[in-house]
Amino acid sequence: MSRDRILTVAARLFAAGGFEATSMRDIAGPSGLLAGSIYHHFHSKNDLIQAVYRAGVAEIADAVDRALMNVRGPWPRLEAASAAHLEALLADSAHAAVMTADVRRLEPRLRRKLVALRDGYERRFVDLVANLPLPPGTDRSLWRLQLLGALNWTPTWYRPRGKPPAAIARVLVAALR
Amino acid sequence: MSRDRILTVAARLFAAGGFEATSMRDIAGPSGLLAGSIYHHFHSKNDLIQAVYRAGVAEIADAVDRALMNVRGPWPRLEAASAAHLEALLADSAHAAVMTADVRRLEPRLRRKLVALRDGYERRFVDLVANLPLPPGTDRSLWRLQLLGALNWTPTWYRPRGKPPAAIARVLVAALR
DNA sequence: CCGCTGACCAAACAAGTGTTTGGTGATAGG
DNA sequence: CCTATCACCAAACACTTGTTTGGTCAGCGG
Repeated sequence: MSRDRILTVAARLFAAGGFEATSMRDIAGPSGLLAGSIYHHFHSKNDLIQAVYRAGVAEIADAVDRALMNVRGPWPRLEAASAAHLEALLADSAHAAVMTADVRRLEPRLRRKLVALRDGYERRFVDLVANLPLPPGTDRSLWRLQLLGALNWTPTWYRPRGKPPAAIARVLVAALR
Repeated sequence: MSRDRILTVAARLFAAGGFEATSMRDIAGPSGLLAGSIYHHFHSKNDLIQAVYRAGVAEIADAVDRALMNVRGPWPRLEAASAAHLEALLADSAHAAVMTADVRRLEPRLRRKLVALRDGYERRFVDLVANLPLPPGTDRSLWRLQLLGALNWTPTWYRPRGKPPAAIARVLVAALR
């Protein structure tokens, strides 16, 4: 289905260039369509953005949930989740990469929906961090933001030549241990 | 001088919305000008982007260098540099915030210049991390990317209500120690 | 074979983009 | 006072933006 192609192409372009900088024609070309034809599948650009973001969150959430099955112990669980998170983010034709796009300039209604989606996903990490045996007095919220920040910043510098994503994730978690 | 106003306004808008999503008219309005008048001070939008970025790098580099004067010991020095880095990034009307804007969609010639500017600045952190007594076998490059990633991601979630930037930076460094 | 539906194209819309052009008024030097 | 320079405006330039409209064409149920 070409609806899926639109979603995939849009995810990659949104992640690479941001929402506003990516035009409907930019998306239509590699999808094998003209710009107007996208409106057969989505009401508007905002609607497309929301669909892409929803697909991205679903994809990364599924990956993390699958990775967590049958893993016991707070630290191994956080490691597994981080590895899955990073693999989903850095995979080439993934929808999940859209989650690193900047959301601040979007219309408030849309932005709130996307933030809610992302927060729903990140609640997994809230729970994982809550179960960690950290020194008393640790600001667990800041601790989680630190980990997710380091993970989400990787697309800026990651090159497929180096360490594989899962290994990177494991090092990042280990450094905080 | 209104050239400075343009630089400051552009820095804030570029940081908040990215380069392509910010129009010359967006910048001109709050600067008290019309769009065409910007061209009395800068040849082109790309020229303006470069000037803003250069000012941002200079500002944050100065802040870090000042913070490092008279601080001894590898860990205190890294803490001082990180605190200065984060304060410069999160200060409201700062040029430095532009460094968190995405650079990937810009014309290659311009992008290379900006990346070179940023790399020149970040060499400070390469040196600071090189002097750290870390466990043998530590990937210091990845270690630095982890710290800078966590720091540079803060604009996504920072709200002026909470911990002050310097305190945040200190916690982030301490967690990696 | 008819008619219908879904998927798509071609072309246009108003609005917004970066940039250029020519002109205006204030200010300062000779 | 004249002239030059600076900083800027007003309007237009060609082009791109998201979106709409009307039509075309393949495939398919009856």
